Amino acid sequence: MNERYEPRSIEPRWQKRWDEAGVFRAGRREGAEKRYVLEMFPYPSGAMHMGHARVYTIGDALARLLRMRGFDVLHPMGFDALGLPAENAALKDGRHPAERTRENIDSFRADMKRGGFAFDWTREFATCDPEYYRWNQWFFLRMLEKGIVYRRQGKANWCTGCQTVIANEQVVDEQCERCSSPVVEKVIPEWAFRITDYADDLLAGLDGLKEWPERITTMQRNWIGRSEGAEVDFAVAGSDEKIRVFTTRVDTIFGCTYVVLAPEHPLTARLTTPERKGEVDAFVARMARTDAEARTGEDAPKEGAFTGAFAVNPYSGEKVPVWIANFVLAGYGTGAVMSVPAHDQRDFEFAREYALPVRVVIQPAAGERIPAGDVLGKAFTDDGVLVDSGPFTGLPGAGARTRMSALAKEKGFGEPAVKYHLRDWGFSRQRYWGTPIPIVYCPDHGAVGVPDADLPVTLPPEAIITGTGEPPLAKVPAFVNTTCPTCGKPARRETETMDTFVDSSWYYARYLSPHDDARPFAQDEARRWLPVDVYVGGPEHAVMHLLYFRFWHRVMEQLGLVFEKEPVKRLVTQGIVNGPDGRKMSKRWGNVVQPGPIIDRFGADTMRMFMLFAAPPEKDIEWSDEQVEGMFRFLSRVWRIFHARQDAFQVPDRLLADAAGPFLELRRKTHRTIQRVSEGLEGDLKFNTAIAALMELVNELYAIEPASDPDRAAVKEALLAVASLLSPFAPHVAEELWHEVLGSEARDRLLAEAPWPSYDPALVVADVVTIAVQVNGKLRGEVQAPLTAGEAEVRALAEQEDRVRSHLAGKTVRKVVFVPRRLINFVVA
RNA sequence: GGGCGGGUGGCGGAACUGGCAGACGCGCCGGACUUAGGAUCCGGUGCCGAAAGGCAUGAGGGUUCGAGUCCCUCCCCGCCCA
Repeated sequence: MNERYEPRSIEPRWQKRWDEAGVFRAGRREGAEKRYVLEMFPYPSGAMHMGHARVYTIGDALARLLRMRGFDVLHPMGFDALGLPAENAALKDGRHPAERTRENIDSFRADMKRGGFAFDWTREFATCDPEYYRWNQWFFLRMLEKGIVYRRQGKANWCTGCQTVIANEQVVDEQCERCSSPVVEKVIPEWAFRITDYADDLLAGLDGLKEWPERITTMQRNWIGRSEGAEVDFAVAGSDEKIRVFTTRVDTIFGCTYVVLAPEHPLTARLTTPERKGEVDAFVARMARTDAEARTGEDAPKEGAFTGAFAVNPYSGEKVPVWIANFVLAGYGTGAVMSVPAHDQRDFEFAREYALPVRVVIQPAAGERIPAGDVLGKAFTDDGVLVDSGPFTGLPGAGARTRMSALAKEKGFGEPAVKYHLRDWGFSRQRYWGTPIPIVYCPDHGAVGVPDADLPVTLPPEAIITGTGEPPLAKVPAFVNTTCPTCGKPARRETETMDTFVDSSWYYARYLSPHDDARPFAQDEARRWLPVDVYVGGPEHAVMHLLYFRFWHRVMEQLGLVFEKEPVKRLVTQGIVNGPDGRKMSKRWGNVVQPGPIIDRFGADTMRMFMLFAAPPEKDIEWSDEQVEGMFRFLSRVWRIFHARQDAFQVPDRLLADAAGPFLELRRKTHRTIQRVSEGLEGDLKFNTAIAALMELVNELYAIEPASDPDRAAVKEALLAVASLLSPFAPHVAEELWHEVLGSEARDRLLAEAPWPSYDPALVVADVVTIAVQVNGKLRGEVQAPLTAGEAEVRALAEQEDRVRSHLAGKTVRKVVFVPRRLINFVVA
């Protein structure tokens, strides 16, 4: 055995062995229970970075552990390869996105392999493969049939100079990044998924996701943002028009002193009186150039204009002025609100700005009354009891809301209503590097879906990427010009592509049968492997990706492709790897540490161990060169103790029973370590404490020198335990050491698929325990006592301790608190 | 402003259902290795104190024989939403 630990010489060797033996191929253990472990697949931009290395380390440790525990483990990897960055890069250097993407994928895959991650590479695919994205198209067509996909008028950034749609990223200070012309919001047709139809179901499903971090389910809940309220019509005075408002606080309606329309509201132009037109038009034009966030932010000033029109409160008959304001958006609710300045802070600020009346109609149910509107300091937004509210005066808020919305329905001027913050998912992109939307526009038949038999509609390689925002596909005649699937007459193809969130919405299912060319994935495989048991990824995907893929899974369930509603049982969100200076790793700070050089210098095992030891998975960590070196030292230390105890390798196991004294203690430590590591990896993933337990066992091995064969048998047992327990975290060195110990006995076996060690319950309980002795709750000593010792026995031992005696001297013992195996406390006067 | 996390040695972090605070690692200090050591092994290391002992888990109060852990008030930091 080599005296020195040299990861460079052992890591590639075992990677090759595992690969040749197909250890990580799923489906090799028939009859065994399955586990599907998945890490969020990467967008391969350049080389792998530390953040990736951390996610894969966490997932891999888990996958390897489960494999050793006897499960049939599916742990696949692929690439999220379509999307903007490759296209933007192409703009700079003219290289085709496909070419660059291939290269990046190759570089990524090579880095992953060097990391020793146990992926089933036979299932790899990239979303830019037509064999993959054809199924995006297939899903699109199924959803079109079911009415889940539809065409709508969507808002887009329109550059007035380039005469085209541009991406959000290209808008800088409301100007086009390329030509500096003003950018306006323009309504254009786009494709959207009706995810809002699933809002209630997605919301209800969250309750069942018991193994998701609560903060993620909370964020989804907020994102879906269900709010119950009422829609109420305000008739426009002197006109047949009605303004429909949505409110969650219909109980405050008697305090409504004005109504506000979104500037974009269709009624704005119709209601504005001639004398107000100039001011209103100017305001509308200005708002069209301001983005929603800037308009509605809490710190944004409240601005508006009076239209000159008045509306009638249907409950009170009162006439109130109609305004337009920046903080009301056309896209939310009905695009109009009733303003109750006394009970809504934004309305309050607006009212103060424009000297509109403030009328209190809610008082706290108990405690001090709030002052009259003209002296009110801020809106009172809590629930309370209605005052000055006609027939509803005296009712509590909740009761009033029910009664009042019921009345609206009865009288025909409104109804109870539910609104969501969640919008339908618009997925059209005016881009090249995405899945072509399989639609043909026929002069006679309109938008016609491409027949399944003609899929995939592939990306023409000759497209020229200009970045001007108009779809590059539109400039490829061979792509655009086609015939109508219905009538065969000349027709044009849709030239927009799909949002890449489509790709990541179902990729986990494609791994089940990645080469299937008859359907997206095989249903018998879906029954076997879904749902994903553990999904590891960053919390930054809490709402978009993790909501979209839950939606998609429901659609797949409706299509009979999967057999449960939720795609993932357990979600693990991992923290960021920051630079050594505590800041986010970035070229800007020059604090980027890359996995490649670290693996070259210390080996993959050291990098992995560092990631797992630094903190629990969900916490952010800082890269620390000292800690990494410390981890390399630990693995070297493990190596050296194996080297130093080679004489134990040949000792027969039957001598174990004869181990005595410190070596019996070593055996206890070994078995307790197996227990601690095993239990630490159930439930919460406490890799850090599991590794700490291993370090303790290794320290113990250094502390004693075996002198007899039974001693050596105990040492050998400990060494084998160290190798096994280390193997999910530092698989290469563990494999090497395990083979060193077992020699020819394990020539054709691999630790990677050996059984996880079990512990002897008789050996994990110590026969003697240390019991803390307190006097009045302060520690005054400790005693050794048999595990089973009772109060009387421990008390007798404790009273013999000098320090305890001196504290008890001359005092009366009032009470003794005894906690078996742990502590005894004398309470004295 | 709202929601969710957090505040423990010089640093990263441990601590099961209220029961010896600081496991393990880093750093630092000392010793050994008949030369050197930034290798390795061994020992020490919360703070004050010579010791006895006292003080310590963001601050303050409470419950309890006993509180990092439970309750109340407050301060600070992070993330998400507005």
